[in-house]
Amino acid sequence: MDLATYLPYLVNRLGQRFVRELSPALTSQGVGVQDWRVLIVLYQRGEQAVGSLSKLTSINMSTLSRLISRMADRGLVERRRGYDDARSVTIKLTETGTALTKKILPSATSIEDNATQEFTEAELATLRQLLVKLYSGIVTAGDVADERLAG
Amino acid sequence: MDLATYLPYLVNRLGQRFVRELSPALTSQGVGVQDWRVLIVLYQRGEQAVGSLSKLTSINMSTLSRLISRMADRGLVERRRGYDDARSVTIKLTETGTALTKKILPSATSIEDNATQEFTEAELATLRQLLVKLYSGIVTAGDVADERLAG
DNA sequence: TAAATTTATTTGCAGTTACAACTAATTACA
DNA sequence: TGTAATTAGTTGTAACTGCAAATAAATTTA
Repeated sequence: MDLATYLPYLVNRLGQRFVRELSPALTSQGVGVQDWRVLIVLYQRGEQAVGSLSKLTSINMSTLSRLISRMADRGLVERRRGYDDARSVTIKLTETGTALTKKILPSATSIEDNATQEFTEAELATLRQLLVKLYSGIVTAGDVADERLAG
Repeated sequence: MDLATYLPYLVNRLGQRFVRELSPALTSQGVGVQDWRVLIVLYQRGEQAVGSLSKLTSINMSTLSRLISRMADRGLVERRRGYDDARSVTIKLTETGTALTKKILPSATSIEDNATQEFTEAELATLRQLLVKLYSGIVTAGDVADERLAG
């Protein structure tokens, strides 16, 4: 095994780089990386139960639960008990949360744009496709089903 | 911007998946993910100054400093003051640390192998190449120089 | 060459995180 | 129907994390 070709290494160091690149823009808005993950997922996918949000953001449920409390205190999201199944709790962006997400979005976009300046469209498409394929190669049977539902 | 094609999202969720896959093997050896990163980097690249180790592992210096203390207490690594430059501290695997790394290595390898079962050699090579290219696309000028030195 | 600056690492502290245990609601089943 | 098992989320707790300030060594500068 060689670090230089070990995929978990290559992937995780890249992920960290992205995080560090975006951090200043987030910090200036008083937002952490995890908050941002919640914001962008809710913004793109609409309201979600906590469990589904946990899968979509890769944030641990207990961590997420407290994260949501902090975000709700700041008025960025709203908690609502699921009305068809009262065990679940639906999380939804408030207007404030939506506005904040829109404000941060350009920074997030520009990071990807800057990083991929040297990439052709074909390379980008290939990379994305392989990342998705690899991700689903690791997903266990149960998770796959869950994600189809969360769609 | 669409989550399904947003590279930081695709990359980070994949990284998280890898981490979660490996965690059980690490936990069974009383090792955390960050410890593992330190172990594997030292194992593959040999002894490193704390700063260089921080870059290679993507672990924050202050976090790393304490991480090293814990690992040193457990006898996995050794701290030595740099003899050419006494500001730096060189970290080195002990025999115990090397043995532990070797013990975990097969689990780490098998995760990559399992995840890439559906991949052709060409796809793997492409993916690795693009990940490296993207990583260096984000690296700032200073970091590049540092990594050349460390590499 | 002593003081100021820069570089490398460590610690104070306040906040975040994850595991496991807990509460609450739903479903299974006897 | 009432009790056990399952599912969804939250909280207790102990450990980990990162920023900023502190320490320590080397280098620059006056």
